[in-house]
Amino acid sequence: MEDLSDDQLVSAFKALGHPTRLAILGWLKDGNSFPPQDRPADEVGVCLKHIQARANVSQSTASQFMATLQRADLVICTRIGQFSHYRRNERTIAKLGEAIGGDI
Amino acid sequence: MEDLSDDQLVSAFKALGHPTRLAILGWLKDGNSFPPQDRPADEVGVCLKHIQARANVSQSTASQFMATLQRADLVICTRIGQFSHYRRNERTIAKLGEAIGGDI
DNA sequence: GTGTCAAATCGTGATATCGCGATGTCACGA
DNA sequence: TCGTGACATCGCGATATCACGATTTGACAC
Repeated sequence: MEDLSDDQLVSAFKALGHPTRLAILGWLKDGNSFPPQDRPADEVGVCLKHIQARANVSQSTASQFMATLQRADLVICTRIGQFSHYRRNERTIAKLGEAIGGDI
Repeated sequence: MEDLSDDQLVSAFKALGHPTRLAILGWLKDGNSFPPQDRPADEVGVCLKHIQARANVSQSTASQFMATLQRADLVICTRIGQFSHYRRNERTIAKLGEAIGGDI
């Protein structure tokens, strides 16, 4: 399993260095805590509008937040029709945890 | 052992979200890789000027970087006379590693 | 097609970070 | 006491991030 590069580490830390983005990643651990949706959250992820509602930010801000998390490879986006669903990328998150104490 | 608060997590991630600061924390794992000093690095930490030299930044920038890491509780400063020595705070770093995958 | 809703992108002012030189503060030695 | 060296802080312009409303794109229903 490939390790994270320094650039990947920095962008992941930057993404987590914001209280709302950090909270969102925590919320996504339990996708079923969000309102129900056509496709279950633990399969495809949580719909953006539900994330937006809980974070209490505008649509554009919510979209930006998720784009930042996605660029850092911390979440995976699954688009179904008009809906974007986001779920955690446990692979990257685990590698990040290993990096701390290892490389860092 | 007390866990890190959300604010502490955010400020730690912010501090690590910069390539130079991230590199510095890695360098401090081996204090003896720096030039020799009166008091050994693995006891009191590395003198600021050595960090500055390796990071190749101005004195004020180096001081700011270390202040940021210190505010995030990622390093500990030991002042001896005129010299500020910095070493890793393994306690916080370990707690940060545990937080990922746990809270996060 | 037309309208509508979801989401991404654009454009923005406000705010924060970056990195530096200049200045201030403190410890030491002559 | 005066100078010097080490470090922190201040003040600054440059740049990036933040959060939003407005606009655009794309998917769907009719």
